Amino acid sequence: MNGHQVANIKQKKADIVSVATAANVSTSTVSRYFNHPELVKLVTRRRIETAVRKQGYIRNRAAQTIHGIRSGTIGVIVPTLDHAIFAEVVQSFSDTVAEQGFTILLASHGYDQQREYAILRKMLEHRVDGIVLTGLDHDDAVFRLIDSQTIPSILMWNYADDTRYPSIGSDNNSAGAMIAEHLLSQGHRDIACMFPPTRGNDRAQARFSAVMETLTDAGVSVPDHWQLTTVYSISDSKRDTLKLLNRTDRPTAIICGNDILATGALYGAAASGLRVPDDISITGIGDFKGSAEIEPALTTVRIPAKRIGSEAGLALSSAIINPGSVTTGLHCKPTLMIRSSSKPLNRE
Amino acid sequence: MNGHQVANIKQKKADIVSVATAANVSTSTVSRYFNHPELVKLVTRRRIETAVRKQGYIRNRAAQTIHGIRSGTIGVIVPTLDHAIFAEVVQSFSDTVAEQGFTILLASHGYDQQREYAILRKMLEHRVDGIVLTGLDHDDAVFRLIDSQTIPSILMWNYADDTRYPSIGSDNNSAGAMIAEHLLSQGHRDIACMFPPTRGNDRAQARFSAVMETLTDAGVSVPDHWQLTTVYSISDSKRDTLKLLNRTDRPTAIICGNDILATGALYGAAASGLRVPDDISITGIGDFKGSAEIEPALTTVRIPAKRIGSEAGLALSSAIINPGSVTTGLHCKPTLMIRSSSKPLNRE
DNA sequence: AATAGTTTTGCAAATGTTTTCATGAATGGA
DNA sequence: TCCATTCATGAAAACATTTGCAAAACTATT
Repeated sequence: MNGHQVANIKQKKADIVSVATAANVSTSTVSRYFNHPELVKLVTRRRIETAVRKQGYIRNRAAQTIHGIRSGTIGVIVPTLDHAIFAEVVQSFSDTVAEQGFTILLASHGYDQQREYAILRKMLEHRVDGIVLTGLDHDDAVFRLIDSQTIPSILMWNYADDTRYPSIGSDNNSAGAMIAEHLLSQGHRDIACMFPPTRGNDRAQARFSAVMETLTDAGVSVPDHWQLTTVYSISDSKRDTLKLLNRTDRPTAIICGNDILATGALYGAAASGLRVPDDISITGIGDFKGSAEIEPALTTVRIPAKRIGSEAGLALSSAIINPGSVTTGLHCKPTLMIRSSSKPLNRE
Repeated sequence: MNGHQVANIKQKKADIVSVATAANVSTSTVSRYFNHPELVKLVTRRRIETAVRKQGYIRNRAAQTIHGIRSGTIGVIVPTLDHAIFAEVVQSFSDTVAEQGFTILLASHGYDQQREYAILRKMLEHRVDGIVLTGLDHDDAVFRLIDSQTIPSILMWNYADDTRYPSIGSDNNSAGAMIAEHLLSQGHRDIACMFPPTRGNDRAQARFSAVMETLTDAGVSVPDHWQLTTVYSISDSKRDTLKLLNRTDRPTAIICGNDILATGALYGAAASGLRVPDDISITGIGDFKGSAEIEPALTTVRIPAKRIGSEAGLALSSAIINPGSVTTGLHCKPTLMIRSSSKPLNRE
């Protein structure tokens, strides 16, 4: 009867104690086996290894973490993963830090600053070793909360040199200015702008204001009805473009706040029977996958997402591993990609 | 001098003890304040609240976790985030489980089964409360490792009813069969196929074999030089399509393994001067963002990524919260989206 | 005012590890 | 063979919490 009972007993979860018992050593030795194997005699190592394998023991990082040992996690907070470009930057960040043994704790706030704060708190409860925020603008409470901790933190995606934490990314002002200058240099004066809502989106905000400023400085003004606010979506942008192009007064160029909008604009132009770039020039910002292959290939400003992600990963993981070191920001410069969707204006 | 020293002392990190001291209660009471506030008297609650705020105390989930309390994390392993479609499914999964208080621990293995195993181990070290794998096929060691734990696990993205863990997703066999049948029903017999490498990718594998089987059953055979293996990339697919279409023998339709390949194929056709669908029909699988808006709008099979992500999130979080319950798989059916990139063959 | 019941709190043990220090076991040199 | 090293291991304290149990502090009832 007792035997029966024993057989029924749920094999208790393996822990360091059960492994130690099985291997006939103390828990200290098992701990050392994992953390400083060179301090453990070979034959003992073998015994422990066997016990570990037999029991299927998996170390408990939570128990390590309460000793002040790093959790091995990095909190990454993005607005959304639904935009391919953020997914790309997260991917390369994740790959980079994974090489250093970190795993990422990922969450998105959907452009809601309240949620960002709540997510950050939760990540701190998990004792992440570092924090990555997307963009430069955040609720002051977010900054204060991070300040109150001792973990390194960086701002990824945008760059500016006067930021609260080191920023690694591209300067969206230059990106906006570049594309505006490009069209101006091609002789365009009748220019429409299509940008996503700028609220809670400092990237879009910076791009938009840089474009407008560049145009204004050149004496070009954009009438209100040529300033479109369109959510990040090919279909919305296609629709709005169609509406814009069906008016009697047509711009000779459309500056789009990102490549998704530009893609929709390209489709809209095609649908309304206009030829790009002969009848109208269209530009994007971002240089997303596919922008070089679309017909016509899109003129845009390349924001090097992969590079940003890996630089940020490198910077943050070394800040974690080497707490004394100073982490500095890094400007991953945007570059103008002139392709076939824009061309000099033919004055007749 | 003493005052000076005190001012210099690094304010020690707040923990439950320091909060308890400041609030003049025991640590038990502080713990209860967080976990069972209704058991704590109102005025005591107030005192604790003040102390917590003043010290900026943040609970340590690691310390909770070693008491067998859930970690509040779910491990999500995907092949890559670089494909918009995985990013989308992760996004909606994450949103769904976030509502239940879970945060996701995310990692990608880049279609490498060894890496998947290593990632899984790491996630178990973090004591995730549940595991999500992408696709049906995994190394047996992966399954055995999960089996040895007591946490729930699901397979996301694909569906089949004979899987080792509940699967939530679409049946890629039907998806492949659907699109092949569609083209057959339109009279196409000269059909080329362009698929990504199927190694380590059960989705692509299932789609491809279903397509081939459907065609063969209908008496249509695809010559070798019309079977293209092309990596997931618009530019590669555009290039390969161009090459294919420059031959003297041209198919009347191309079945692409996913919408990215199909997009590239569309561009390739445009670049080679062919009109879609008049000269050639092109189809995708996936119905990615933008596939409905591209010119011509892509005929494809819709795999409901958002729905898959949220159903999986729902299923897994309830399996975690309610450990007794049985989790069943769910087939999120693919649907044929007939748009403008395919049309019945004109026999002349 | 005494009693019984209820609510609130604290003590102490427990969780799964790491780490410091101390001890015992080998090893090498004389 | 003995002593001084060096190497390998263990005991126990520490980490930041939770929780079962018991004591204390209230309330309500008589």
